[in-house]
Amino acid sequence: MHYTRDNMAGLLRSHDINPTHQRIEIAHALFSRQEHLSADQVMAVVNTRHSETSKATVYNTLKLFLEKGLVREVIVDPSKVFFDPNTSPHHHLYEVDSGKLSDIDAEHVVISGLPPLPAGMVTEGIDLIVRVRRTR
Amino acid sequence: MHYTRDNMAGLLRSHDINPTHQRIEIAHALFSRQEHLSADQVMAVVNTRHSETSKATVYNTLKLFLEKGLVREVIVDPSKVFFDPNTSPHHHLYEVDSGKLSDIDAEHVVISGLPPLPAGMVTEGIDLIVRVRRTR
DNA sequence: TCCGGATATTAGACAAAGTCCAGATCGACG
DNA sequence: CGTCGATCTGGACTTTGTCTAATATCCGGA
Repeated sequence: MHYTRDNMAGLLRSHDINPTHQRIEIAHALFSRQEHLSADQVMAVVNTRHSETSKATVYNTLKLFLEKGLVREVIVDPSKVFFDPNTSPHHHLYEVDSGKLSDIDAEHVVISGLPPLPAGMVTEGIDLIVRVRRTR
Repeated sequence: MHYTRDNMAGLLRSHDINPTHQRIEIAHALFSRQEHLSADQVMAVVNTRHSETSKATVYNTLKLFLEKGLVREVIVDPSKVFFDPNTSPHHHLYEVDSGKLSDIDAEHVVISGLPPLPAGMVTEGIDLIVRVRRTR
């Protein structure tokens, strides 16, 4: 299945998002290259094509995608947030020097022995980040 | 064992850090209250006492502590980094709404099934963050 | 087709966290 | 006391992200 702009419209609709031009472009940027992009990378990608999209719209749209569960937020670098088009359960591998971020399928990963949560709390998510460095 | 300013000097020396007034104050701020503080919280704490310490020094010092392995960095909130005086192996529990951050002892937590690392890579650390929310 | 309202987009001002630099200050040692 | 390297400092600057008020677009009904 290819991530054409047309298919993006359907994807957006299925997530209860009104598919506008800008939203389609932004979704396309994220999904066509299955990669983790930061907000300004998204902006750069979107604006290489003809129509310009404003910074405000990029931020608004990414936040909207987040709320609607279309993308996930990955916080590994204090200086910028990455957006992850893969919403299936998975973890992350972060190469500290290069800043490269990749997925670790959660299927075979087991996390056990976590203490019970404080009363009245529910888990919103578990982020597991493996930070690696090149041997020198 | 109490975290007096005098003891801080020894702690710094044992980590190969020249113990200056400012560094002692900053270490004391972090260690005397075993808590996660952000850079500006550190600055606020340090500057309630007489001598003022500049923003640049706070940032420089925290970075130095980090390099020397005196503190850990915890990245849970995209808007600010927390510094953690607890360097023993542990994970974190983050209350999304309140921003409260607490430790989870790593002793009983087992993470298994992680795939092998890419060649030429070594693990620098594994960050496990449990994000929780108050039930409503 | 034209209108009106709701929704979306925009430029640019603003805020907050963090970095950088050149000059001032400190403190150890001779 | 004077020197020198290490440290500290104010303040300008950068970057990421937010906010706002004005404009543009879309869509259903007359």
